[in-house]
Amino acid sequence: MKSFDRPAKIFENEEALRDEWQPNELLERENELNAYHSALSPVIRGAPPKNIFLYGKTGVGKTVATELLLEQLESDADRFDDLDVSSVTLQCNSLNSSYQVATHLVNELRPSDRPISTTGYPQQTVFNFLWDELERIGGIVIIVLDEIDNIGTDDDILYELPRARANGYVENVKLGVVGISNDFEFRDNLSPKVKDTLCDDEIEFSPYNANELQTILNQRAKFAFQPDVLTCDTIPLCAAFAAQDTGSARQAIRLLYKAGEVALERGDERVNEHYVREAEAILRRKQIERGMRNLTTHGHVVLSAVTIMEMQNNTPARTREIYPEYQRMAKAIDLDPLVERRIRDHLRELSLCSVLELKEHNDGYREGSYFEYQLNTSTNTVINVLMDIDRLMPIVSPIKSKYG
DNA sequence: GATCCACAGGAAATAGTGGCTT
DNA sequence: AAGCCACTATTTCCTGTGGATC
Repeated sequence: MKSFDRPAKIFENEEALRDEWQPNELLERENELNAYHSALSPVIRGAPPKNIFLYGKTGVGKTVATELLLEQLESDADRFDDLDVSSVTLQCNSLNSSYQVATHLVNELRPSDRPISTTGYPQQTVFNFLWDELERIGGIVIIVLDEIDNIGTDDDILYELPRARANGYVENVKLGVVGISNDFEFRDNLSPKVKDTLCDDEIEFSPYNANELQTILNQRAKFAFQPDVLTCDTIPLCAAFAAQDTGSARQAIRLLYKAGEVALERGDERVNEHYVREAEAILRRKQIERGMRNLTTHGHVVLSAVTIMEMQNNTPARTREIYPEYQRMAKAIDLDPLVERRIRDHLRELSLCSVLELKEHNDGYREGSYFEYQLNTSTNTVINVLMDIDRLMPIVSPIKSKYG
């Protein structure tokens, strides 16, 4: 067993690079913070809060801005006896209906020893639970729905919440909704009645550019690294990678963190640009591997089919070429093959999580546009991941022994 | 120029699962 | 246990597209 050594000192306080680290100020977002601040300010006067809609990609400061401002607001409100302000935040990450948002909100508000089940009740019952809980809290309650775009077009909850008081469902509580969305189009797809009520104030968070990312990274690096550990091109390169890809501060910070770890592993005392490039490749591969592991069985079989076609140099391949290969493999492991339409969806999902690379063609022979798929990583990486899945053994191990 | 082909993907229907109330 | 309720994954049916074909 390798011992836990303590070689070169690189990190001073690496916690500052973790996702859960909460900075006590938000850099490069003055305009957004000002707008947000004034949208919340009616609350301190005891007025019903406005409904606020934030949108922008992940990692551009929406959630941090909300945490900082609400913390400030609640502590400022404490100074006034006639003000009773509280807030609830719900991550709507994997909640794709109003019903689920409602049940999870109820559970967020209830004492944790008597949660309700997230299925089984009629929708109206769940809403009634929700009104009861909110009424119990009273005062002004700000409800933050993070990543609310996951609920798609089922937006009942966004209609009911802002109107609960007007409709007489609650009396003693004033509700404000803060909706946070990663998806710019989400707002357009809301039903008109929701758009009216929910979108009093809209604040857009744009992606960070490379300069802004550098400012942010510099500030984190001051806490995180020993002095003079970073070479002068390290932070600019991290910033450039992240700015090019998503403009996300989270991505930039993860990259910097990883680069530090790679340097540490090599026993180097400085973090230079080579480690950044290496870290970038590692993170990209990790993301793809994660995508591959989180598939359903059918997804795995589709991936296996593309893999074997790639090894036979038959890629890029289109759906109709992949489908027979998929059918053959599914039967080989005693799985009822799905219809072709469904395979289209699976292939689409695989390219969305960057496991497959997709090429669009508009120059088709006797047809309109169509797609071709191929692997986005080396066949070895894919096979290694697929080998870990027991069910796939009968189809993957022959591939491995034949070509590996 | 109308019609056809083969594809992508939307929409609605269906199957199967599991929790709820009565 | 019966009758609801909602969810996920899937199937079935259908529309739109853009070049090829007649």
